[in-house]
Amino acid sequence: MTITQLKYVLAVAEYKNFTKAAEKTFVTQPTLSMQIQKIEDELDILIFDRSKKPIELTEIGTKIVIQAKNIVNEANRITDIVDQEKGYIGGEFKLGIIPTIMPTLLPMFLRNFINKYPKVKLKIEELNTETIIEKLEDGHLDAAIAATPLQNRNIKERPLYYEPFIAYVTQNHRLYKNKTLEVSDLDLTDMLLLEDGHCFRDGVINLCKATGNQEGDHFSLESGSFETLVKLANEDLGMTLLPYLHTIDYTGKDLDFLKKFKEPSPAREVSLIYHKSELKMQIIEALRTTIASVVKGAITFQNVQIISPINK
Amino acid sequence: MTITQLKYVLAVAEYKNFTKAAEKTFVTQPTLSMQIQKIEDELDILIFDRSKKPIELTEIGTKIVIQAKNIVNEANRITDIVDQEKGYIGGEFKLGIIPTIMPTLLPMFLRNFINKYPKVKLKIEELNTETIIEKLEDGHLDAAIAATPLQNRNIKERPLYYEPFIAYVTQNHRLYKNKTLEVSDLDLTDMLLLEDGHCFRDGVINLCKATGNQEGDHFSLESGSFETLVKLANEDLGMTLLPYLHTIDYTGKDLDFLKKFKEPSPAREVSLIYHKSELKMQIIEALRTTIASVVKGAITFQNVQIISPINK
DNA sequence: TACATGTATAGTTTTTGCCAATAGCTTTGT
DNA sequence: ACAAAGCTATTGGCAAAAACTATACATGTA
Repeated sequence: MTITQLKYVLAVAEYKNFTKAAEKTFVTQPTLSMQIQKIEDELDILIFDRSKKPIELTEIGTKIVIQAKNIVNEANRITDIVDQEKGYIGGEFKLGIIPTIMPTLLPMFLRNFINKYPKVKLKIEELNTETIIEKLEDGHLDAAIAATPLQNRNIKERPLYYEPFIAYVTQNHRLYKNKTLEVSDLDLTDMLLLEDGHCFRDGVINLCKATGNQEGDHFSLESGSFETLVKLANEDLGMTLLPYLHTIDYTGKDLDFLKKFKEPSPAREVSLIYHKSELKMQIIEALRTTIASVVKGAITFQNVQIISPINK
Repeated sequence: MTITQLKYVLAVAEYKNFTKAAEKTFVTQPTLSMQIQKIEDELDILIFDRSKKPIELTEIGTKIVIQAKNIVNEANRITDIVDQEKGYIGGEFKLGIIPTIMPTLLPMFLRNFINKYPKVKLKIEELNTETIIEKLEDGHLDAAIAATPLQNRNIKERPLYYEPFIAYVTQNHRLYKNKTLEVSDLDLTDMLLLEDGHCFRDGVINLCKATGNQEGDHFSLESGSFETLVKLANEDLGMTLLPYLHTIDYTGKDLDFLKKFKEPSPAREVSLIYHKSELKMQIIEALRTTIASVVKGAITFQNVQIISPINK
């Protein structure tokens, strides 16, 4: 049994198709067929049920794939250890970021990071939390930035900062006169929300629910960007909540529409998350310190109340 | 990088000698030299410092060996998973047993076990706790039976039974008149002890110390077997404590010399212990159930107080 | 200096991993 | 129903790699 064979098994298990798996592993399909037959012979079992279309894992094959992932992960970590020892920070690194963090945080640290670690080939993808978790679990992402806590035992979290929720309330709204808001002022029925799939939406819903303001059949205009929500609010279609970093560029009269919450302000915890196997840990650590240093200047809130991003 | 290469690295790391490692891995020494050079080239580091005699691990080599052990262990577990799935219980299995448990427990379950699992080639070694821990950690033992808790985070424990301490007190001893004993009656100064290295000795010392009876410079006749201790006690050189199973064959007037403790009786916890990697778990489980079933008839004590076997 | 001990290198054989070509088996579409 | 398409298995050949034997080289020791 070789590590290569295990990688082939993982590829076939992933694509459920020898031909595609062969492409992805840069060998020909017969090679895969033979090598997988070989490991099946050696273990004297069938890993794949080839009678089904597409191919399925046998019962024992499922267990073997889980273990094979362990082995391949542990094996990959050898180069990791060597890199770390050599102080080498480089190679391809796939980072996922959720949409509500991407536009504000990425510009803050990206230039900084690529200057400091020019050998790291960063591949950044905008993905929602759900997809990020999947891709972290199957190794298609090395790390991600998302709202936490996620309570997923395969994923480790290193908090980067706590980002308060800021309300955007226009002149004609009942809350406009308030200097600061309390969570209990919120009402889900006049709250403009991001569309489904954004964890920030779930956070806002959790926040409102927590105060007992259950939604009625509130009108449901939902959008994919804060920009739209703000414009809708300007049309007096309701109020909305923004993450703090989305508000720091506001100037002039718009500033009057921004309302902070009384401390402890509701906030989302933004973390660097990664698989528990801790592969490429030295790059993850480099990312974390870079982000932490640029964020320290922008975010100084301490006394906050963390709102769960999970849609319960 | 292949699993085979990693195994070679582990062999050389263990024997600090290419020639011996080659024998143990059933290849020739040049094969080892070349394969190890190859993995060193691939990682672009030196794992071994060949200038030292005997060979030493480099700093990074040490880390690589640790990781290599992980990988090889995880890889070995593949066959384990397959065996378990097939319901196959067999192969070589190395079991360590401490001297004070060996003679009483082994006869109780051995015949039973080899009848039930004829395909398991049991290799049993009598070893003290310290050696057992070392050998479990480096994989030279698959499991062992010893007194617990050991508080070693690499080793898992499955308690088998709780074996009370029984006092052996002859006619002329101050405690002979007592029907049952209390721990506070004990005095380390007239206690006959096993020689150093036996954890039962440490257990007895812990027990006596717990009651505040500190030892003076008690006379130090120490032996390697309970048989000697009993004979010394018969010569009025002191009393001794025996594990319960060592007393069940006593008959006649000797029975008068055996004194139980008041409940909760001090006892040792006897466990099946194994490495946390849980290799060969199905055989370990087979052993555990076999032993548990034969022991249930002999040991029925519930209300006991567990004495630590660790020499603090 | 000669010998013992241990690792590296050279040259050769054997094994194995891979590819191209193609056979064989289902599924799909007309 | 039959051809085409989509997949996997098999075959035969080649090149790389891993093993072996023999021997060179390095280092410490009598």
